[in-house]
Amino acid sequence: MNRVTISDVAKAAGVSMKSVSRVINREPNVSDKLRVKVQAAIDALGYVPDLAARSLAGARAFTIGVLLDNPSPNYTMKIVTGAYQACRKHGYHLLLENLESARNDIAEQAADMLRNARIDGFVLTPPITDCEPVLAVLEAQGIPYVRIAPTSFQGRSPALAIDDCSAASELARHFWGLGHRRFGLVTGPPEHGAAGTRRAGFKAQIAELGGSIVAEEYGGFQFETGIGAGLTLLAREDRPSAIFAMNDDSAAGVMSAAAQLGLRVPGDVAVAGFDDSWIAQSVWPNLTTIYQPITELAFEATELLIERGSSEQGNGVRLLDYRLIERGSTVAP
Amino acid sequence: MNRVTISDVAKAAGVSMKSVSRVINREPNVSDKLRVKVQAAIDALGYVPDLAARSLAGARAFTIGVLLDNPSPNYTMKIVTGAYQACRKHGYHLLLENLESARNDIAEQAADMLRNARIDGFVLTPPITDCEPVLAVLEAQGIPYVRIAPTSFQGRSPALAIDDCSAASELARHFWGLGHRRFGLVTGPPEHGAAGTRRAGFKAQIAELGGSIVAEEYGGFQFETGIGAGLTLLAREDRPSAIFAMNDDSAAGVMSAAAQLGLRVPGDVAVAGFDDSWIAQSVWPNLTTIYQPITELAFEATELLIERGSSEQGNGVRLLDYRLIERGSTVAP
DNA sequence: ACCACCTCTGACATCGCTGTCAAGACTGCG
DNA sequence: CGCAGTCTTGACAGCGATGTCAGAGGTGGT
Repeated sequence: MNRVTISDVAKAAGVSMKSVSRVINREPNVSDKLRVKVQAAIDALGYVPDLAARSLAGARAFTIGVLLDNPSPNYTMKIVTGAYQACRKHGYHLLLENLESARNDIAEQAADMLRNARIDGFVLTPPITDCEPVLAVLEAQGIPYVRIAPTSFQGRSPALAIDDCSAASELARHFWGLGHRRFGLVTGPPEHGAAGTRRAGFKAQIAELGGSIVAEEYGGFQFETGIGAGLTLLAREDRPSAIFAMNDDSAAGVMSAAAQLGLRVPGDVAVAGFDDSWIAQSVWPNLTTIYQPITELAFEATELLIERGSSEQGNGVRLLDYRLIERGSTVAP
Repeated sequence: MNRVTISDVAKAAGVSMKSVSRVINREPNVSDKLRVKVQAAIDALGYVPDLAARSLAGARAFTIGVLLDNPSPNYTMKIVTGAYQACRKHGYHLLLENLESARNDIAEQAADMLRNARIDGFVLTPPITDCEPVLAVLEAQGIPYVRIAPTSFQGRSPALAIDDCSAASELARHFWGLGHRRFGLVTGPPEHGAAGTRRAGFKAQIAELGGSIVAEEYGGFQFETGIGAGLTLLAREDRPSAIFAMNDDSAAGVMSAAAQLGLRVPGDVAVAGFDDSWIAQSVWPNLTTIYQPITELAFEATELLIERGSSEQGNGVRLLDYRLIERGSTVAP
């Protein structure tokens, strides 16, 4: 292997290995002259530091872990993509780790995982993001973590999210503007905090406008359970003219239920979802929904972890923008 | 950090570091007595070798790369899951690498990627699996690779696949058994070799049985393009009674097209797809399709790479089992 | 009993980089 | 001009494993 090493660069630049190391790591107290000289040698030789050696020698592991426990390949893939891009950008490794937050031994799972690898920090995704035992284990080991879309233990770590509440409000106003007054709700899993926030935001806005929520049914974030919720809601005598499901999968289930009952979407019932996941454009008519920047959330979370220290920020929640996406599934009643 | 190191184990077992190393790596010429003694110490201390140190010191990098260029999150996620499991099992790192096989500089992309990391081997997924410049770059560097579902350059590397041809035949016989005689085909992207194999297998079987292919339309593996193909096929005067799309996404598009034309699936037209991807159960009626063990393909491919050498096998194609999944989208005409 | 030839084990250098520490080069001030 | 205090640089010892090579112990043939 003809790899270029740090000592090749040092020789080429006529400086010590350590100086090259300083330039690479942007350490303070390096003169401009030296920096320029070294950088030129690095560029000329096409030097790329060896991750294994860096992590062996130094304090950092150059690896970020992502804790996953989401059944939706869409969601997971977007998270992985974002985290991966951030790692790529900074020359880090990405480690995926699947935990099962529903099991009792979740703390043990987390501890096991830590035994196996050195990791600089973790990105926690829902529903692990709200899983206290995991937070406790990480804190006990002093490993930094960033959470995505947490709804519990605010301020316990840096976090990234969208404003689920006002997103749901905006969707409510969208329906209202079209002329809908009577609504059905398809709820998410109880442990999924953000789903509860969406529901509350929607209801609050509708109440403020003077509309009514005819009924709520459990949709469980899945297509199948969404069908069940849809069938129940749509069979009612006082059928709502519009249904808001807490994610796209269950919204697609509602649309399927409508088809089974011979009702047309959006003519007989308007439907909206949440996430703008892939399924939103794989049903007909395409689903009106809220776009969530999942990839960006993961990217930012990962970068926050990597650059931690360079700008010591607090444990606030950083909100990214969502966007209402109007598609064919919602029209005036 | 209280990590247990190899010398802790050596001390505990009363042997040299090197002996511990031998046991870990299953090197030959180690007495049973020593092996047992060392293994006991390893277990007692919960020792896990440090990947960074191993890869720095040794010839292996303990990292497997997966080359990806597939727009479907479903497919990609399943591949990643399988590869990840294999890496996990053997204590390897997994490196994801996105290439764009449609661009001209694909060889350069591949070369760039190799400059940045030491990697023991690559898993190539479609369509990169059939991308000659990439194969050439890997071979030039002497890096082993395993391909998933290749249709070109057979015998140039080990490969894993399912028998697309006979899977498509089976689907054809399924339709035939239900009483269908006149078929429409929704094709895949031209560069996707396996799609061509499916088509050929289906046509050959139908021809042998004496049925007719009314028409073929380009479906491009995507939902949107599937709608277009469906609209064209279903508007024909001699409308086929059954449609086979080369993947599930485009099949779902066909179903959507049927709905738009006021045709019912499966009453007016039966539809089948291929992959058993997530969308197959997210449409109504659920889609009849061929289950492909994508996760297993990736798992086996990765493991083949990791265990390479221990059993030097040739460049054959190893076939895994597919399975016809009958769901609601196909009934008798 | 001796030598050649295995099999098994250990000492030690080494992989590429960073942390530590000390020394050299400057600065400003009395 | 001298000295303390800062900024800048380099020498060197590790990080935790593996590769190499030499030596210890056993076996069989003569």
